[in-house]
Amino acid sequence: MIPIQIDSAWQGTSDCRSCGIRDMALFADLNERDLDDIHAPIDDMGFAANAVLFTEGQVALGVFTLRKGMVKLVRTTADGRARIVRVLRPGDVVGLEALATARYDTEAIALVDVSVCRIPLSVMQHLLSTSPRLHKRLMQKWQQALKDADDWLADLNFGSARQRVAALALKMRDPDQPHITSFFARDDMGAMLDIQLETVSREISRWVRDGALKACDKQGRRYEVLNEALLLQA
Amino acid sequence: MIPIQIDSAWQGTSDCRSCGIRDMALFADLNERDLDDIHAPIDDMGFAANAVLFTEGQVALGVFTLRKGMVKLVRTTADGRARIVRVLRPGDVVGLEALATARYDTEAIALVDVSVCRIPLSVMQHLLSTSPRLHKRLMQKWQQALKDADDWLADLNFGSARQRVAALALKMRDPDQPHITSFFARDDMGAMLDIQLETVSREISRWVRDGALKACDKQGRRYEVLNEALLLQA
DNA sequence: CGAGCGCTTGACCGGCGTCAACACCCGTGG
DNA sequence: CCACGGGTGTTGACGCCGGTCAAGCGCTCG
Repeated sequence: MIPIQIDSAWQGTSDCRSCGIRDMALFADLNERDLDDIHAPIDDMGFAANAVLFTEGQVALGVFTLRKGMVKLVRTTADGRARIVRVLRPGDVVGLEALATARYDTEAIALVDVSVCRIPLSVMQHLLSTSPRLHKRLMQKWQQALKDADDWLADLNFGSARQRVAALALKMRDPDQPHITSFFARDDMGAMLDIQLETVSREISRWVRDGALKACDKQGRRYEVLNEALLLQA
Repeated sequence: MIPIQIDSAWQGTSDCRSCGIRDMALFADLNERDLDDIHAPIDDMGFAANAVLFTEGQVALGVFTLRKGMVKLVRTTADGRARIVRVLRPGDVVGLEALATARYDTEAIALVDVSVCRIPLSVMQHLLSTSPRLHKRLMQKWQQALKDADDWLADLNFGSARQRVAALALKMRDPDQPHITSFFARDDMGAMLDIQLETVSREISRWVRDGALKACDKQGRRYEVLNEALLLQA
């Protein structure tokens, strides 16, 4: 789990007007005049699984809107242990904190192949000075990020290993297909739930045995939720 | 630990110009014209220990700037367990999320006697529409809150019980007197660290035995940090 | 001075970490 | 096409940390 290569690719320049997820993104409420006012290019980028978007403390060039895939935010403690503090999903902003400090507070790593658009800080600053609509939207993004952080702590890092795995299964369900849930490498899941990877594996097996989950693939990444109530009561 | 009475008191109307902690608060960067532009009264309020500032989901009237004391943010999970997601200290904004949604996302309870000033949402909204200085400051508050949330998860909810208690001792040091640290009721500390109150008690005793901490009072609320290095390496 | 609450300490046991072996998938190269 | 090897997931054995239950203590307040 040590990503060496930085595997990213520029894929073109975004036209926000035709963005498929604009209604859930930062620029949802911008009007034509606002969009005309964007001078620096907004790059469309792709990152392969395990690629590093940015590292903790790095000087920020911009913020990212996550279009597709999932990104983990990782903190490394003084004694070298890695902790996953949150997982971002499509519509979330990666590196929001850069707007306040021009530095990233956490490391961001792609969990699967992801596509993002990178919005330069200069564009954000210019738009923020002219568009109250963006202000409102940005405030919602801040609020959502803070709520996600608190939820993550309250839901996923509380109770027995069995409960934590159940909570993760419920949280990682596909918004479009609520019966399908995404899991990750077992050591990543351990870093999310603060339990060991062997325990993760054991508890997943137990939920499968108990008929609450069913594997969709052989790599252990996608599972079907068979009995939601069972996971909920835990 | 079930606070029944709501023990709060209106203590007058604040004059922000003479505020002792204004330089670390939300209104730090406002100028005279901005301050003149505040029409609704900003109330100075006190809450006794264990008083509830607001509950989860409650409709928000305003945000609070914490002037003195400490406030715990509590999430209650579906199965009724209470989890402390963060502790706010002087200079922090309590109920920031209300600016985006006009509702509070978590319950806020005074850990000790606290004094706050309550800023009505209408005042914030009006000032935000006129003062870019407040915008900047607000963004910093959002960023700090998010960083605090991530720190809380990464520092305090990771590793052995012994390490968690050590981390809490270090985090709760008085900014003015770094050798003095504040502890809380043992069940509150358990809800912060996700361990049982008996374990909290045991680990504190162990740190005292090992010469890293020393009790300052007989209630177990204030301790002196004798050996910081010992706590750090844990 | 007594009652009650919260902190501490002890005994016991279960869940989870640790170490290890094994199974399986997949990519590589013969 | 198959043999091989590494990486990852799973499962087992065992010991310890921390949860649970219970008793005792000390502080505070009536």
